[in-house]
Amino acid sequence: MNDKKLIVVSGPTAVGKTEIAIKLAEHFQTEIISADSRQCYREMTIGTAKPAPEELSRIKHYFINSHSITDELNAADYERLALGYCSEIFTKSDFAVVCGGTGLYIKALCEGIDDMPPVNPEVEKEVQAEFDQKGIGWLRAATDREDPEFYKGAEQQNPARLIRALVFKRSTGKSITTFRTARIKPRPFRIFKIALDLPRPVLYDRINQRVDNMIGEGLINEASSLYKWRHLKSLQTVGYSEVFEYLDGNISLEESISLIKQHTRNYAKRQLTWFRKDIQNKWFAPENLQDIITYIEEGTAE
RNA sequence: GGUACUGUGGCCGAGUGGUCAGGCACGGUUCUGCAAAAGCCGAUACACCGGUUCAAAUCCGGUCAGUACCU
Repeated sequence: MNDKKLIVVSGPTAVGKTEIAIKLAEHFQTEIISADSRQCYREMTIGTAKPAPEELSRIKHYFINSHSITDELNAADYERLALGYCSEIFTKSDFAVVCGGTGLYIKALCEGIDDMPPVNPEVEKEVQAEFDQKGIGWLRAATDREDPEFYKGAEQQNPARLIRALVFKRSTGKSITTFRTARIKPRPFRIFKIALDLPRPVLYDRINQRVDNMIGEGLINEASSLYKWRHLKSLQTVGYSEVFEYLDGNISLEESISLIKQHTRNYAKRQLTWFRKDIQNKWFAPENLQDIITYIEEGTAE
């Protein structure tokens, strides 16, 4: 049953994942599933550093340009979608390549995410509004009162987590902790996790350079055209938020560009923290394509 | 040359005798429905030399540097 293999290529932004994934897909004669929470939006292109049109035509990519910025997606949705893409690819090939920097999505695909009942959108709106008005103190007290079991072990300073738990409790009447089994779901394929890294100064140079390229390619225009959608979750994205700030006149163009670089570097650092934690990752420098292929072929030979 | 003001960690910036400033950067980190999100933790200061004092970033003297004005 383990004759199917999923090759997962992860790593920080701008490290060179796209190119490696394409070469691996060509070598193993298969297709690519993106694991990037932003490249799936067809309205955002320059700022998300999507594969070039030429690359997209060379190898079929799933979860790229597949959604609109108005679509709400989460890790559970991604798990379902990605598993579907896998099944489709595995009808044609023994290999599939996953490529992306969204750690949670990769985890959802490889290990699964606990099934949970949906929450009530009205409750969600209500809690968010009350938090906006009354602040973290209220949120902590309310969560502690209504779901003490969760609150005990929670990140008590993190509004996002507390809101989620409180909304869940109010919507379902049950504590979110009762659904959190963290059970790893079996997958009908073997997984090879490849993580790419570069020396930090080199990576940061690449990031800075890529941001300059994005500006040259028209990021300001692209973001401007999306200005009216700025409130959407999908546009809370490095490279867009900063341009919106510029368009609002809060910062200069130069400040906006240097903030994009800075925030992208911050993001890359968080990605590295996430991927380092996953001990299944086998690390490579992006120039060592042949080592990666050898690693996979030796792993599949058994 | 003279007078005045200023000199705080990578940057900004509070503090004028004895409790942690703070923010950003930077580094580390957390992570099951917004994840390019959100949160947590951390090192590095008080221009230099000397003095006063139990105690100096803080007061005094000098040196250096910068800024403004004057000649």
